[in-house]
Amino acid sequence: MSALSDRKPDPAADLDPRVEAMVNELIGRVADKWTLLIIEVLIEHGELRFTRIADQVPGISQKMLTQTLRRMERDGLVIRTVHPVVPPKVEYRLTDLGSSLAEAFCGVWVWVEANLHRVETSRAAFDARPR
Amino acid sequence: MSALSDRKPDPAADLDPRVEAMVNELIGRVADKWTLLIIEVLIEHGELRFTRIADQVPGISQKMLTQTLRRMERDGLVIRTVHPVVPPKVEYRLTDLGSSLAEAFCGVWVWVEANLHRVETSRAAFDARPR
DNA sequence: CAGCATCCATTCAGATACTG
DNA sequence: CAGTATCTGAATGGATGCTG
Repeated sequence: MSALSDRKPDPAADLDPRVEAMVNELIGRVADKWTLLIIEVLIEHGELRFTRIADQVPGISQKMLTQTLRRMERDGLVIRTVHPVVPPKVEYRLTDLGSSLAEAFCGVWVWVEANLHRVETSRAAFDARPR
Repeated sequence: MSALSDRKPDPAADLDPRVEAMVNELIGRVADKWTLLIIEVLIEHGELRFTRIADQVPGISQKMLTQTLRRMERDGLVIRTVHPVVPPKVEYRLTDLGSSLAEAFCGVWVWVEANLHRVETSRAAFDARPR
């Protein structure tokens, strides 16, 4: 992304560009398919171990689960608790930060549920018309 | 994603799986880096033509701009108006649906601005600790 | 001006195999 | 059980050239 280094006035810069960059990065991360699904199941079940989460999130691969959980941990969205027993037992739960994020996302969730029909209609209309 | 066809009871299915799939798809779409930035500039400027949008969105390539605008049009988020003049003039503006989506997303935006600091701190702590 | 087509590098994600 | 490591095919996105 070479243009990022351009030093234009950036008319849209009504807020700190660093903030904006972070916002976009975070939104991209949070809106990630798996992250969202994981947040969902953690809200519902409170605390879950690795394999349980895998069960609850249908299509996820073990790789993506690990990866996503690590990122979420790094971002402070989940707490990872390792119980020093054998076989290993690791549990995950949302932090307050994670919960608050889920709440913030609620608006989008509601919007989608409310407008899903409209979007589908729009798509059908778009696809139907001659191109 | 083979597991999608699994017919497990899906304990997380407290809502219509079709809705959930759509929610995830839409959120993924909406949270797309470029879509978000484009919504932003359209909110700010009302109606813009192709090249203007390109100017306002620093790093975007012409390909991504076209692609993103098409998807947004298909989803009913923007209206595309072609003025039959030469040289061509095409203008884009948000639909009511698009505006309402932006509003819904506002919560996430606010969350990120409010918690950006926490996330950064968390990351720093995570990265700093011995592995 | 707006946008399509093409090529190419990079990234992503799934499958598979192995380990403390 | 909860990972890590590796390979590979698919998807993404940028750069470039062309056109109504």
